[in-house]
Amino acid sequence: MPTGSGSPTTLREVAAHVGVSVMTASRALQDDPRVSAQTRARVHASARELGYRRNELARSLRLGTPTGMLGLVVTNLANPFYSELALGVETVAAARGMKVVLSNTGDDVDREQQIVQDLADWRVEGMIVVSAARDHSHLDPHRLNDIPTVLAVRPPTGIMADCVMLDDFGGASAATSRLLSSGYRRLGFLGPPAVWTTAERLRGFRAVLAEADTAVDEALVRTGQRDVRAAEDAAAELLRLPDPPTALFCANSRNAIGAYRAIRQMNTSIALACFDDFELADMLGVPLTVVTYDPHEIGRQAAELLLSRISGTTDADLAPRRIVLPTTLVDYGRDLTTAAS
Amino acid sequence: MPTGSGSPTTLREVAAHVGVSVMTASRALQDDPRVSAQTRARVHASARELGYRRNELARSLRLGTPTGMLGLVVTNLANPFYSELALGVETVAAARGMKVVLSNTGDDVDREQQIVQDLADWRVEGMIVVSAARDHSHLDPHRLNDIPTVLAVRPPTGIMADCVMLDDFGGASAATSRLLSSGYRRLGFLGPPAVWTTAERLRGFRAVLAEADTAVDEALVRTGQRDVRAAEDAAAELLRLPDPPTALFCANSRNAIGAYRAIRQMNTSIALACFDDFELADMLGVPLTVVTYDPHEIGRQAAELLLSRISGTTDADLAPRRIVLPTTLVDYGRDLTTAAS
DNA sequence: TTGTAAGCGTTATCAC
DNA sequence: GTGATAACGCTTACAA
Repeated sequence: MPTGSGSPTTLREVAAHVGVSVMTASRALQDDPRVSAQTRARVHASARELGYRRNELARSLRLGTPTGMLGLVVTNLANPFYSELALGVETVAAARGMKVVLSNTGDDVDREQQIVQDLADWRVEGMIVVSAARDHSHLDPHRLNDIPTVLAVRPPTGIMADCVMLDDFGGASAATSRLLSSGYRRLGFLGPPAVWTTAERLRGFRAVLAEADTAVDEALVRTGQRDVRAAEDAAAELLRLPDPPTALFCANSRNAIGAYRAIRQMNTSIALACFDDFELADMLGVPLTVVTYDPHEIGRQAAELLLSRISGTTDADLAPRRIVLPTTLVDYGRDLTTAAS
Repeated sequence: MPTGSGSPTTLREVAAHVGVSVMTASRALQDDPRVSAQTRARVHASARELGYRRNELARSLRLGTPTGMLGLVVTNLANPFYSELALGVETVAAARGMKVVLSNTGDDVDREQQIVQDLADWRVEGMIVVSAARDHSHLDPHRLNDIPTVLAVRPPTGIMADCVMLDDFGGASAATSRLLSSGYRRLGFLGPPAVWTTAERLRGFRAVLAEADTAVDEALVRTGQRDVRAAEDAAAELLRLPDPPTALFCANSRNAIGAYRAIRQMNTSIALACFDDFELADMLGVPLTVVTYDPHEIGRQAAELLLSRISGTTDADLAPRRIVLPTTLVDYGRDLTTAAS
């Protein structure tokens, strides 16, 4: 019987229980052919009886084998984007028999720094990080006992590291172009705080307008909305302007949903384009163009890059690789069964 | 300088570099007052220079201290319900300086069994499991070197264990009652495969109808729809019946969204009630009653239960605790700006 | 076929 | 103040 609440059974205890040396017990449990079928059976029996489970930590220490753990650090797991990314990582890891240690930073840079050090100290084999920091030198393997890191979503600054990101600029450009080609000229922009991702999407927005010789009215550019509520308020403000926008580009789904709510609330109708697909986007009853992509794939690719560094398939000095995943433009157009206003 | 790609720097190397014994180096890095300020400084300097990071695995082995890791096993992280639950767990764990090892089973019982054993072998201190299995004896601490487990969402069978769940029966009952009191009599039921959660919700549905002497037409009960697409198809079938339902109770949000799509697609209008709140639920333009709750809280409470078992605050023999979290009924009613059909 | 010694990286203990 | 020794739980190498 297991102790019931004491410390886990050790190999020594199993050996003692059978009346055999620790080494024999060890060999028996590995089904080493050198130990007699008899003792092997008896050891196995005792192990089961005592509820023995080999301590993989001790084993890996002795063998010098790695822990089989990958660190995954994201900013906000409640965001489906990151949970899908996490699932992508977990899927690849599990397929190789590896485990994922998950941490959420809440965009807190200090927490991020502490987390990655902690992960390194516990000897994860590598890390995938969606960093909240502007500078990434704290992720330098040289400071983290040579543990490789892959950055996801936002590219590395101040270090050389592999990364997987989206074509933020291209996606935003395409969506903005679509608005222009649909005849809209007075365009607004809504987005979360302008860290990398939003900054790139805004850059794409501006670039297209600049090329079309269409002025960007800075009064119609609002960033900083982290949730639907804030986005709704910001959108409502824009719509109440004397000269309101005729279309809005929203840098993520929360801002798009907020904008939609404002539109419906004010019983008006303008066109929307946004990054991120979302549930029911095709049934909103307003013209909507969406930039879609596969968040799962970001996680998968990041995990693959990381594993190739870890397993030594990839030369450690190989130049950093950067994977930019494509986006797709989808027009949901105007839903037929609903006619707003 | 760190090796660059070799094995991590060890304490022995730091000691050698300073020309001091390993023990002194160890003490210096712990800021043990017994070592002279001089050597302490030199050790710290060398450690930094060599990129040394203490191996917490080895340390915990020597000290007999636990790993500070919690296992979290869910069925499908892509479901926002589980990712919020995961965030709740992570939040509580992080507050205590603990890490979370995350695994996804995809509802595969064999995988689940393998995962929990693996976690136990790597000495997580405890586990929170959303089990896909009907019997949970593989989660018995006696078989997992005394590692405590808390079940989430679905209650334990075949073992004694703490658990945190939703009031599935109560929530479903309340929603069904609301449909009845709104005058609907011919009610249909849509849901995912009838494992515990759906089974309870269906039970609540039936119970209310039985009490109201309203017959359940079994032809209007469809379970097994895992995604929106399947739900939409099932709903469409019901709506095409000669005597279609006048209202539907959907056991989760995916089935509700599918039902909504079918309704819109067929340009009809019936009432909906469902478990799970979801984005834009208040703007659908059909009468909708929703059973809401806080998935984050499930994770938090489960983590708290687990930690109380781990830290020994709780007697190991204490009877299993069962926390049932309440649900709330929300009426989104009929949206004003849209008039379907 | 089985046992003994040594060591993975770290630290408590006792000696110097 | 500092260092040798042993030990955490396990396994490789060598001896019996």
